[in-house]
Amino acid sequence: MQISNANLAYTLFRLANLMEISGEPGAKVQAYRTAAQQILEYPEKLANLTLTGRALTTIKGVGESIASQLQAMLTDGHMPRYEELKAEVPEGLIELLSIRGLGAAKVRTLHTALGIAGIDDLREALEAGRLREAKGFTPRTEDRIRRSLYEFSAHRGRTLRALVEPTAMALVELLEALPGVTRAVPAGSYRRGLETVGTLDMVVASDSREEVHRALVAWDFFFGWSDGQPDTMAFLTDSDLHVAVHLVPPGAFGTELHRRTGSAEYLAALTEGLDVLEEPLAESEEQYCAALAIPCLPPELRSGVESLNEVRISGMPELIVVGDIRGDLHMHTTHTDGRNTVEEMARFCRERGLEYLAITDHTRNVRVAGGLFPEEIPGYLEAIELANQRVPGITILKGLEVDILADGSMDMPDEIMAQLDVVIGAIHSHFDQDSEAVTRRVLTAMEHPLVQFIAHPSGRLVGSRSPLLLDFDRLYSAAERTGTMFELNANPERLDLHDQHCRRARQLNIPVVINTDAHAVQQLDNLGKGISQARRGMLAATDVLNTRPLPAMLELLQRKRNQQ
DNA sequence: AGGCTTCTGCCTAATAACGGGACCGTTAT
Repeated sequence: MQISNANLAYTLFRLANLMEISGEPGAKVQAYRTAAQQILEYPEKLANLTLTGRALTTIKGVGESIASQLQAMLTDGHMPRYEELKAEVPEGLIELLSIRGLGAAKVRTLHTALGIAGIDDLREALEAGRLREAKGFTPRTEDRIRRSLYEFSAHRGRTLRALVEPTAMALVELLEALPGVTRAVPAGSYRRGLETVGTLDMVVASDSREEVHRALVAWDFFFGWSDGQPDTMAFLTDSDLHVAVHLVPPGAFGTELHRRTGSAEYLAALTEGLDVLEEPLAESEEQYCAALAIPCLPPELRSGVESLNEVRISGMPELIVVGDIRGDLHMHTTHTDGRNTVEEMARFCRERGLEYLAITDHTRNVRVAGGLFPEEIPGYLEAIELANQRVPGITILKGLEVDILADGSMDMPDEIMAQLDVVIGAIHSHFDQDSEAVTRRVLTAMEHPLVQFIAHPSGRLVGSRSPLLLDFDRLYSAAERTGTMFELNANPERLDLHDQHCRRARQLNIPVVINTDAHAVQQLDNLGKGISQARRGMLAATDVLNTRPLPAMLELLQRKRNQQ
């Protein structure tokens, strides 16, 4: 079996974490992360590279030292430096790095001063109020950590759904290619489109257990059976993902798929009061639901009971699909922290069949991103104009993602914002404001006549950064009054608006804008992730701004300005 | 540690907020 690039890359990422904790210089750690990222994106298998006699150092970011670690792993499956440090560094310390407010230095302090060696220790110390005993930790630091810990715990041990997707697709392909397999479909929280997945459940229709078993063991990404119980067909992939394959005879596929899609809470509510002593065996979900005379909701609506009640009252919704989107109104280019030019972004969008896109680079407040200063805007707009002429067949709109500063003012003069087609307001700093301050901050931006929608409104990052303490009821009122809209950001780490806020927006008739926030052409394909989230939020195509043709979309976008 | 050039030595995403001790390290965006 050949080691995959992903496996090599993730080992380097893990090694970088270990090095950081053990106090290696930041630049060195960074070098390992850069190399890992390059390998992740490398078009060819590294294993092939060495087989054909080419040096690993031809990869950007890989020098002698990292190449020798990689070579060792390719040869005998182990990376010496990694194994070494892994034995030295307490395992739990790595997990602590993903808590916001804790870097390597602070983690070391916690370990030496308070004996904290993992998340559970951290939680205990926090609850006992002991954290402030360590140097560099104040009640304020505690607050920060407490909030981050809360978000972390909600997704602990789970993987971003977007990272599971390639594995899920590959498994479907692998299994459906087997002569004895008629269907292979991912179920569970993956199918329900949740932000993160714990175990990837696969429902497979086949009478040949032996065949499936053999195929899994021979699979490139197979690492080993979990729990030493091959009968459950539960295994680990080489990137540490838990997979459970549920094998059923084709005649019971629908029944099993429905059951394994869940959620438990949904299934309980669905069959409540029903006499289901014996489950009907059905080939498809539709047949299964029909046999029991129960509604067959789209999987994205099966995570709770809320949608079930709504569907029972107002009927089955027609949820949005990817093909409904006609334009992407939030993306970055080489003018700030994007990796591709305006023209490249536009060509890619055109290939994907979009009718329009907006280039919306950062403003100066976002320093790391090289945010634009007002005096740079004329050149920026010219570049967009030029690209617009050079890429026929799609319309490129001029926009900016303007920072909402701490006091609610916008990070760009009105005269400049007035020249744009798309003005997005977004928060990238001062995430720790109290509820009143941050709510008023966003309200102020929404009241601004030139701000058309708010990007990633809650500011949460899945599993690491808690949402801003926003009072959404007040934001909805402002949206209704001013015509300001909310974005559903399709970046897999954001997925923000959250589902419950999508529902509310829909009820109040506030259009949602679904955008990728792409920083590279490949990320333009993230639209689907946003759509999954929108479907969980029960949005139909008509609830979304950018499903409209350009003129209708622009009209809604301009509504605020015309009101002035 | 790697990349680039100066082929030995310098820079690595720029800057603000915070906390401890009055300038500097840590962390985040």
